[in-house]
Amino acid sequence: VAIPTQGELQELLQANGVRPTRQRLELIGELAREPNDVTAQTLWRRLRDERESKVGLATVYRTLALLRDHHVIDALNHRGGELCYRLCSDTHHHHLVCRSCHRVVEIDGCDLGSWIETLADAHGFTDTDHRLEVAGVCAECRGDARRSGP
Amino acid sequence: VAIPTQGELQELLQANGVRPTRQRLELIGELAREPNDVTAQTLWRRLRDERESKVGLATVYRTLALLRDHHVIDALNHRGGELCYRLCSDTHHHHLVCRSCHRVVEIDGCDLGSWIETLADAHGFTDTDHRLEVAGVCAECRGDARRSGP
DNA sequence: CTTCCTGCAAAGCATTTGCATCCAT
DNA sequence: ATGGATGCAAATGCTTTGCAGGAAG
Repeated sequence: VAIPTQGELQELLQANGVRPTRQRLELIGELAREPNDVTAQTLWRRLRDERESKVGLATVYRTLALLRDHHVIDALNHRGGELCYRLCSDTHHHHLVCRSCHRVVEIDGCDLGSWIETLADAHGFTDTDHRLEVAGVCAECRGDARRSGP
Repeated sequence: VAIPTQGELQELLQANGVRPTRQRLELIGELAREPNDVTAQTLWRRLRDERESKVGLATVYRTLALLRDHHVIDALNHRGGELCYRLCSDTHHHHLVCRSCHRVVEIDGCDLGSWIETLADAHGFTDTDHRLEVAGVCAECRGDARRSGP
């Protein structure tokens, strides 16, 4: 849960061939501060309201798309019609998302590869790629009534 | 791959407490004719252009949402920002989708339940629900060059 | 310098909604 | 008859784009 320093973020961008501008650093810095996933709109509002950043909404969209293409961030699709973004570890993994507060837990150690490969093969599919999304309600959102009550 | 008769479709709607209007029957009939998944827009265009139906676009959206809520059809999310709909079997299953032509193969026999349950439990999540989407390229879209050449 | 980036406002798209009218029961 | 369904058009909300000015290498 270590939040990267400004310098580390700058290196991250440069390592991926992305020019480290002021706006991009602000944006990825805000993403790094968020353990869960955020929409472009929310991120923009946060930058303006909480960080006094003057970044434009269009830039937020452009930057998120750019970082996604460079595999620096992940785009999740668990809301309909609104993408969520998240700074992710670079190994293959899935997500456990709370339906209520959108808290995200990373699920590592995915075993599906070989099963899917076999399956795809049986139907003539190649170049497969899979995505598992698990939704649920986290303890906090459930109110945890069975332990402490409201 | 048996296409249901008009009568069967009508029963399907009534069995789910959905009033069988002309528009709804036309719509679900068109869905039944499509082995893969379709967007609301495509479905509407098809109804107008190929079936000379006078159904309104809003009605298509309203009907698809209604049928989805009644679990008569499934909504897939594999494009970003545009939902795809499909008449589905009523047991739990997943989909193998071709990235190029959107052909869909149903994957039955999902074993993930217990693994996910354990995992969710470990993180305090309940009421879980999961969705696996496998994307790939089908034999036909690959051109099948290694067998018959173009 | 030259190329790429940003801001703003306008445009684009899929989807939803308000409301008068129409149809199934 | 009567409540739900439909059609049309206007409204929403997220995302993209055009273009003139600005910053990075």
